[in-house]
Amino acid sequence: MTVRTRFAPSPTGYLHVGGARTALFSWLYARKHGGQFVLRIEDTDLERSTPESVNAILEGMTWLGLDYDEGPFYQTARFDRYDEIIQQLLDNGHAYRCYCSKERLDELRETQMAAKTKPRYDGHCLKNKADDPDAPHVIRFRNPVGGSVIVNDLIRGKVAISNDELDDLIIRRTDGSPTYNLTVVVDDMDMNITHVIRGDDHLNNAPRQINILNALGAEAPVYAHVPMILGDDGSRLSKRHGAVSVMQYREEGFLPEALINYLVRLGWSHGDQEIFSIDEMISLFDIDDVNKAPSSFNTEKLEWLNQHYIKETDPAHIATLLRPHMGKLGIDPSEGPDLVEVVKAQQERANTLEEMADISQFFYKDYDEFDEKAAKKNLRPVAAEPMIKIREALASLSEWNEATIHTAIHDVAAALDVKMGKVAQPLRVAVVGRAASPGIDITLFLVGQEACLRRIDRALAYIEARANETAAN
RNA sequence: GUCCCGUUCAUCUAGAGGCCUAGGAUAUCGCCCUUUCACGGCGAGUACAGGGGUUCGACUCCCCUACGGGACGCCA
Repeated sequence: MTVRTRFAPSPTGYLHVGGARTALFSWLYARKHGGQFVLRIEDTDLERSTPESVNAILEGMTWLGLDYDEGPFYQTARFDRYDEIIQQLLDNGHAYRCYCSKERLDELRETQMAAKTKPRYDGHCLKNKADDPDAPHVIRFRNPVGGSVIVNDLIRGKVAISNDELDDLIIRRTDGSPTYNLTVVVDDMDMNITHVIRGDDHLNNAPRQINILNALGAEAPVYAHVPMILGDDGSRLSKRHGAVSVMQYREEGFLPEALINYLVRLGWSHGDQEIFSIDEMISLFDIDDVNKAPSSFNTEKLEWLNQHYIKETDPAHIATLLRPHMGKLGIDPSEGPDLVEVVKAQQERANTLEEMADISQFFYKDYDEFDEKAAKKNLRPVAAEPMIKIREALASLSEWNEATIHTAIHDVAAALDVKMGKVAQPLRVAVVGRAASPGIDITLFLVGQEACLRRIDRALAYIEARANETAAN
């Protein structure tokens, strides 16, 4: 039997990191076993499902490289099939009509909560038939009484739940639409899903689903409930923890390789290995190695991985990805040095593409103003003389390249009998406006001779103004 | 409240009864490299939730407690 897994999100929002990891695990499992990965959109909640959300989910999966072999299948397109199954359950006594009002159910729930018991439907309509069978009603699955259901979970092991804990759940609403627990069972059955890998929050649903499957005479798939992802403070992951949407990570300048690598290591590990290529994940991943405990999302480790992949990736490719981030800052990289060269210079200095764009702005436009601390420290009157000398040296260069620039700076330092730092650091601040940049030679080279001289003049004016100010006091 | 699940450094994790003086990674701090920032190298501190058993021996097995998470919907 070939392995068939699925990812079945409900389109009520964006693809978030928790869903993405579940999808990744399902995808890896299918790929590892040479099986199929199916995408199914669970859109039976007509109120909350939106086409925008469907697009967001598809976009997120595409970006992460989680390709599916079948689908997307939409549950809203399968209502006839669900009706058929519901009728079948009705016919063989595994389901019944329920005419209880919402008010009655709410009241029942409250009473039971007050009595400190688990809220459950009391089976009222099972015993009392309505006068008019066509009056508005829902359809309930008739859950077995007594005994217990064993969920043989690949991650949790054997989980037993007593049938007395389960009540007769609604499988069709008053408006005729089927509910989740019914559709998921029918779909997994029809789509021949062999392994249901999903979030831990569904563990409680498994026994009810197994009961429905039994009533249908179908075999249950193998279940694997993966633990949830929590925020960095250990509480349920939410927007207040920062980015939760997969696409937001792209906007913030993360590479899909980094996010995938981060996600695969959350709740799963293979010895001490931290870096995994997709092929390695496929060959090494195993459900048996997935942890039972929930894990906290840690952005700092994600950033480390992102930097790792930025360093490892071909600069030309990084440049392509960086371009839109430059654009967001109002910079057109075609009006300046080759972006690929800029990437090479910055590759080891940025955790994200967004950050790389930020620290690369000065290659393309003059800085707005000096970084205060850097200017205060480096653009002092004592820096004036070396700065004037270096300006002369740079201005006289007829060949503008890293080697000639290097020699020029070196010679000035030697002539003044000072360390390189005394010359290079004020020069850096003069040219880039702040204290940090790539190597001084490559920086000057990429900024260009004309812009360098212009900015040095600006720094000299700054130093002079400051000297006058000091003298005046 | 009831039921289900979980608990190793701040965080992700290794650990399948003696290999554990509990290993790796991120983060933090220090040193080295260095014209800055990074990268890289080296090093430091930091954990088996608590209590009972079982055993010659428990991070590993069992029980209880505490804490955390999930479910209890005409949501999925």
